Amino acid sequence: MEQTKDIRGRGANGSTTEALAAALRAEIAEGRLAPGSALRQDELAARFGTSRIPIREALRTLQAEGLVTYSPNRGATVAVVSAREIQEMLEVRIALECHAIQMAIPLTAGSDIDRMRKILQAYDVAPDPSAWSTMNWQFHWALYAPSDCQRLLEAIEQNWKRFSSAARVQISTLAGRERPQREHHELLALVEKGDGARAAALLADHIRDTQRSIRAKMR
Amino acid sequence: MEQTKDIRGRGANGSTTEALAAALRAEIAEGRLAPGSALRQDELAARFGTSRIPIREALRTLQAEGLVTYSPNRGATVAVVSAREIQEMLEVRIALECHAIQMAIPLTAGSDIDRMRKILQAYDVAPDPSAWSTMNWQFHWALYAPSDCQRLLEAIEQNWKRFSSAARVQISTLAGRERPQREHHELLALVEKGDGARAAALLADHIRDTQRSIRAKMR
DNA sequence: TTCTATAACGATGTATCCAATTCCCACGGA
DNA sequence: TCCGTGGGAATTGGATACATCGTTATAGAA
Repeated sequence: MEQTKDIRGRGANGSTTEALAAALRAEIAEGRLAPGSALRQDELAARFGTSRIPIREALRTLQAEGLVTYSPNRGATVAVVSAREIQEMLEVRIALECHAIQMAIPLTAGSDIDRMRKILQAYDVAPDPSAWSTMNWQFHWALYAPSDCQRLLEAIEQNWKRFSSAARVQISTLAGRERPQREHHELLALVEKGDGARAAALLADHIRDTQRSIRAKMR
Repeated sequence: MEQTKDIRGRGANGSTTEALAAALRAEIAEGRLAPGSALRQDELAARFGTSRIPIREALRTLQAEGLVTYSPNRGATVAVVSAREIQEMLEVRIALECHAIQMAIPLTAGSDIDRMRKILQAYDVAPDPSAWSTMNWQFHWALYAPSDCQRLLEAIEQNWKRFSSAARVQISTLAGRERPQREHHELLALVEKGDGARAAALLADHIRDTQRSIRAKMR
């Protein structure tokens, strides 16, 4: 394994530990580090040009975030997420995001609506499931961001990050573009009308669609 | 600062890092480490009789859990939680726990109900706000545990742990025993009836009571 | 008094060790 | 052939010593 690059390249980085955590997070999200693969301290240290200490701190951070699993005396591996756990994470999404959208709606300004509309337009011309997946997250985030409830937004983001980007793309592929996009437009209409209750109900349905697609595919 | 004890005392401990994280978590929760106080690596290492390596890993773990704040080149301090943030955490509680109780109710068995009833009886004879606070958590946990949705339960637990036990006791003192306990009995009745929607609504109200008490006290 | 140079402190990271555990494989016996 | 078993290599987990660099506090100069 070659040394990819010095992790401390950029100027006023944070600590090496945090840069490493970010780099590993990205590699895991993008699937360059496959679920279940071992994360060897020496190898990572050599690859990033650091000692093992910041590596170990970064791995502990990722462990607390649920991206990495530790086994005693065997070290860290990229977390394996079962289909069951994905269903459960979608359940957490329903809980958090339906609440967030209801908090957000009374605080949503015209400029927020504009941003959402632009994202949906970009969605329409996005070429492939990977791009859909990105747009999807941007749109959902735009829905919740006005809620002005930082802790809730953090929880949503953290839960979101526990999906690997591979899983997200797979889900986007599974769901296609038409139906999610139609529901997105309906959501936007309800947001404009200020109908939080209906928006939450539709959003729950929207996420349950995903749950159903996954359950269906499991056979 | 004296060396409290060797952290590795117990037999088949996990790693030192995990034992340290647990010890620090407890000290922070119980307020023995005050919010805002500095967590010096050398001091902790001396106190627990370890080197700084596992200390640093434990601190990173706690950072990811939100119990500890890092500032660049200044190290870790016990996280300071503002009243505003407590309100937000209660908002997260509403989101997660109202969903959990609705998932749990169809799966709640007679034995689960028995357990809840016993906790409420213990609640009735609990002497002081600190004990109420413990009973309160036990009861709420018993409500959600049947949901059989591990990720959701983890999220609830993690959010719960971010309240310091001092804050919890203060909240219990503020709220008294009568009203929460009355609502607990009502909740239990709704659970027995299997009325998830009403239970969720009541639970939301129950938590909003807490939000109101805090807001009232802030003046 | 106010500003500045400097010393002390502590965080951050490196390099080296060492013990304990796990994994792997070759060997020998049934 | 198949199954234990006993090394030995590979790795983790942890300790120690050391270098560097911000930050902060202190003391001295203007």
